[in-house]
Amino acid sequence: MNKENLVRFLQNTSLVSFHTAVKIAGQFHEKVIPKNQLHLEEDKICNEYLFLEKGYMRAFAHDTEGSEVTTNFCSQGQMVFEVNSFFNRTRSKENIQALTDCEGLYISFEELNNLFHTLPEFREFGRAVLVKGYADLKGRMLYMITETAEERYENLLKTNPQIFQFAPLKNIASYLGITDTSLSRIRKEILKK
Amino acid sequence: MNKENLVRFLQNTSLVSFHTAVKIAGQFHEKVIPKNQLHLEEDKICNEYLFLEKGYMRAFAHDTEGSEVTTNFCSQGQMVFEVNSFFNRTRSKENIQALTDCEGLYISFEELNNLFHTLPEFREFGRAVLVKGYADLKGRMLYMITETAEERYENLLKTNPQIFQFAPLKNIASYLGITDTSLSRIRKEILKK
DNA sequence: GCAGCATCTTGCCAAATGACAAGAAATAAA
DNA sequence: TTTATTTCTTGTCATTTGGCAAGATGCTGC
Repeated sequence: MNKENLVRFLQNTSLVSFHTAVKIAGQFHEKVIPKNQLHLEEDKICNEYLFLEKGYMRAFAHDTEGSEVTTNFCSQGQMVFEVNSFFNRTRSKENIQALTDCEGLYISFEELNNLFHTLPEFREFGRAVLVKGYADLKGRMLYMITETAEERYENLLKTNPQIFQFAPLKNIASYLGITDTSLSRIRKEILKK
Repeated sequence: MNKENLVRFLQNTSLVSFHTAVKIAGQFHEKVIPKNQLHLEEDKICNEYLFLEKGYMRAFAHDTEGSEVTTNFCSQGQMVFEVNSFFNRTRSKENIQALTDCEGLYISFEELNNLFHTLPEFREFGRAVLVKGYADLKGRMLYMITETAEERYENLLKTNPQIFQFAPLKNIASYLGITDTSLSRIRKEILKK
């Protein structure tokens, strides 16, 4: 594995020049995460700003009764980290788990700050990552409020079909805010059409 | 109106020294927003990074059928702006409206970037604002998925009681992801206890 | 292969919520 | 004040969703 994909990803934001992208990528370390392994464990401080090069992951938290709720799915070509824990150095309330064998490139909080300090272009990139994460979440929130479970399901199927190959339906159900039973019924209804 | 509150707010983050806080606040412009007026209008580019000094506001979007959905309530002492529109210079999908007569202090995107460029402490502050916004939204999303409408209502009542003085119940209902009819019934149920 | 476990579906019933419409109450406007 | 408008509540009924339990299917490890 080399760092071409990360360089390309940095460049594609139009915020980082090729030269700088190479310099940034040079600071990242390789990491392999086998299927089912936790990349980030609840109650620990997230210290890896990870570019997911290959594979799929999910983030999940526990609700007040202790059951798992999948809060996010991560696909290859995305930055994967727990924003709050990473930047505020607080214990994560979430776990991040590999749904498939994964490969990625990461830097620590300290390394990221050094890069932020010396490379304004990387700062811009970092901001863009945060803003995109925020915008995605906001879009999902609006969707959650205004659309039915069936519409949310069909939308996910359309926008993120790969996930259905790798994540069990109960993960997808909790991500959509319903039980696996309801999801099963919704799938049945859709088949009828 | 002077800028004491903003200086205090900047300092309270523990990211900005008093001296720098004064320097930063000096760049902000005063703004008054009468009750019901839009501070940000849909389809325009948000260009005001606003510290809300007095009053209460709400953000709202339109769903696919065109009905209003309240996406956020803003209280005095918070930064108020539409993250995606402001940082990406894109048309806002949201409106921000004064629920009461409001007073605030703002800078433009260009002014903010100049400050970011010259004052690392303000960059840290800016990052913290983004991270907090993200964390809040994530908490609400989890709450939305795992708690019942009644629990969400009672939680809002506990954590943000002032809003009930200023926002009509239909705004609160859509914020909670239910209809005003359902909210009315939930309130009735709670009275019985 | 076989046992054991997780996943997915289905049936039954209760509870929560929505859609629609009408009426009461509060607020704003004339 | 009177009128008009918005807000809030209530009633009726249909739909969605959940809780629970049982069965079917599929995967994993021995």
